[in-house]
Amino acid sequence: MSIDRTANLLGALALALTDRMTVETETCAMHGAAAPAALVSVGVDPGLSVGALAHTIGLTHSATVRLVDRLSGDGLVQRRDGTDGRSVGLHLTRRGAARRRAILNGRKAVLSEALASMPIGDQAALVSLIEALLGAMTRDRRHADHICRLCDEDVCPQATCPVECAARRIEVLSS
Amino acid sequence: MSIDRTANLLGALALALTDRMTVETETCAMHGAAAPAALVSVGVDPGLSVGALAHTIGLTHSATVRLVDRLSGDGLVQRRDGTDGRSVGLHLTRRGAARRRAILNGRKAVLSEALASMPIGDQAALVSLIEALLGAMTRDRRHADHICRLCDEDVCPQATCPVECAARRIEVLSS
DNA sequence: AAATATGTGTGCAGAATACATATAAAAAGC
DNA sequence: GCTTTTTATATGTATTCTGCACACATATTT
Repeated sequence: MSIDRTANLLGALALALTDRMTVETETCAMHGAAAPAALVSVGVDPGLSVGALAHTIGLTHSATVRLVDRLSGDGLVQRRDGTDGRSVGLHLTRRGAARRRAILNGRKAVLSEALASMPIGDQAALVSLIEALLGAMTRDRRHADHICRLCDEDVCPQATCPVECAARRIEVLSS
Repeated sequence: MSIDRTANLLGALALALTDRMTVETETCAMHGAAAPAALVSVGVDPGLSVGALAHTIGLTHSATVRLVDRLSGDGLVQRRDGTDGRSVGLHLTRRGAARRRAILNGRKAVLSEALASMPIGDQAALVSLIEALLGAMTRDRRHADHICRLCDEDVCPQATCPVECAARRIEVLSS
């Protein structure tokens, strides 16, 4: 019952789940580990700039430019005019949106499979515990966007997202 | 209370935790994402062969050879004679063992920090749920070794490890 | 109008990995 | 006992992805 063992098991679970999500999403999007996150994030927030995308997916600006080049070359993402004369607005093409859905569905399948054997009551208990952990982990808005870079907002609305709520709480406190 | 939202939150938590573990362990070991897992795994099972290591860390054989070259160049790992005339036995040097400890402690710190705000009673409940998930996810022995590639066996003994137990159960069933 | 800051794209280099292949040792077949 | 096949490791080559340093264009500030 030591906290060290709890921590270790939590780490093992996180690693095992992330492994399978990574395989699933990466093979679907091609072009590396950040590509699925880019497609998901642009889908959530169309018109996103390259710089903002770089922050949420956790890459350098230049690396993000190259990634957008590749995704654009595949006909998944389009560069349009942004809010500025200098900034670019990123948008998903029809194919990009379909690819995004495939990524999210693959991720959902992996996670649902892991949960499938768990009784409903336990799942409810698990949700509460996860919400507490996620809320406590969230540092600021940028971090929140980064954590949720692969989230499916259709099934997990912002209004009830523990990460989003924590980010808002922090924003209010620091203003 | 939908299972989809549960799955999504579980995925977000796994990703957020893995992000931080990765930063911690990767900066400590250098030489890429698989390096920390290699140091930890060789430490748990001294004399491990290159091929076996490749499986548990999830790299190609050739990539593992190159990784061992780098770790050996840093004076962290030694190639000695293996059980065979052809196979190599991998061992940690003194510095390698210290590095391994640092990796495990960094990982533990990240995970403990996430858990710190959670009441003890909730932590106990969480452990049970995690154990169930890990047990259900484990496919076979190889998969078990892969899942536990970053685990600290000092704080999470094999006898009670849900992944190890599941692997044993499966081995018995298929024999 | 000039200086600074912000946003994007490019030349170049490096790290890490995979694929195909080579070499050595053990095991199996005849 | 010798050949064939399998197992284990290592290397040559190429690719992919990423970061750093820099260049350019557009806003913003002074």
